[in-house]
Amino acid sequence: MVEQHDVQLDTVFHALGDATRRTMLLQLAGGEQTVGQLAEPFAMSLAAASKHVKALENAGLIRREVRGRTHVCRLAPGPLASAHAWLSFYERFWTDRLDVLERLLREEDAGTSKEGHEP
Amino acid sequence: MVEQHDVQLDTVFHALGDATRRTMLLQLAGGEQTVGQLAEPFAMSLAAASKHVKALENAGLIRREVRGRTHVCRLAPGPLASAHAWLSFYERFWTDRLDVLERLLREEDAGTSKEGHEP
DNA sequence: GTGTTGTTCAACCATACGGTTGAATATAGG
DNA sequence: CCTATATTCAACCGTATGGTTGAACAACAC
Repeated sequence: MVEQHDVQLDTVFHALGDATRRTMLLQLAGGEQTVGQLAEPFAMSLAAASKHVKALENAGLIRREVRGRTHVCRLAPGPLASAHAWLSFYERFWTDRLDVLERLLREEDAGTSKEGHEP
Repeated sequence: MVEQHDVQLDTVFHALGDATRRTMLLQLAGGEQTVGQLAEPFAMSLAAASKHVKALENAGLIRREVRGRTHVCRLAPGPLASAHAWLSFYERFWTDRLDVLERLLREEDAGTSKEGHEP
C-alpha cells in the first residue's frame, strides 16, 4: 500500500529535481501549453524537451490532451499536492521546534567555532 | 541570483526523490541518529547508506555532528522549508482552481472515452 | 601497544539520465 | 496527391547514480 505511494513520490520528486521541468510547470501554471511552446524557451532539441514533458506526465504532474497534431498540456495538481503533503509533515520542525533547534545550534556553534551554513 | 536557488532546489528535490533518503529523514524526525543507526533498517552496505546520508547533508537537509567516532545527524529544516515553499506556489491549483479543473477534466473524459490515465 | 568499532574512501560495475541526431508518424493545408 | 508542421521514436553517447567490495582512518577499550 505504502509502496505505491513511495513510488509515486519517487517519480514526483525526481521530476521536480530538474530546473527545466520546474520551469515547465511554472509555465503551465499560466495556462495550458503545447509541447512546442513548452520547449521553446530552452536551448535544447525538441526531442529532449519532449522527454522532459514525458517525465512530468509520467509523474502525473501534467495531463496531455492530443488536440489535432498538437499535444496540449496542463497542470495536474494531484501529485503536487501529495509532495506538498509529504513535506508538510516536517512543518513542525521549522515552526514548533525551530526555536529549540536554533538554540541547540547556537550552543553547538558557540562550542565549536564561528561556523555557518557553508564551511 | 535565482540560479543559486535553482541549484539548491535541484539537490533538495533530488535528495527527496529516493525512498531510502526519505525514510532516513522520517527517522530523523524522531530525533538525532548516528549514521549507523540510519543505515541499520536498510538491506544495503553501510557504505551505500553513508552515501545517502552524504546526499542529504549535501542538500542541506541534515546536519552532522562528529561526536567522538560516531557521526550524529539531525534534521536541518531550512531547505525542506524551501521545497515546501516552492510547492506552495501551486496550492491555488488544487484549491482555487481545482473545481474548474475537475469540471474540464470531466467534460474531456466524457468526450473522449471512459477514462484516460493509461492508454 | 593490540584490537574492535564507526565511518569514510577508492575502485569498480550496472543501470539510469539527459542530451544529441536522423528517421518515423500523424495531421493540417495547399 | 504533396508538403509543411508538430511530435515522437530509436539509436547512440557521456556522465551521474546507486550499489558492491576491500582498504583506510579515527576513536574507544583493553
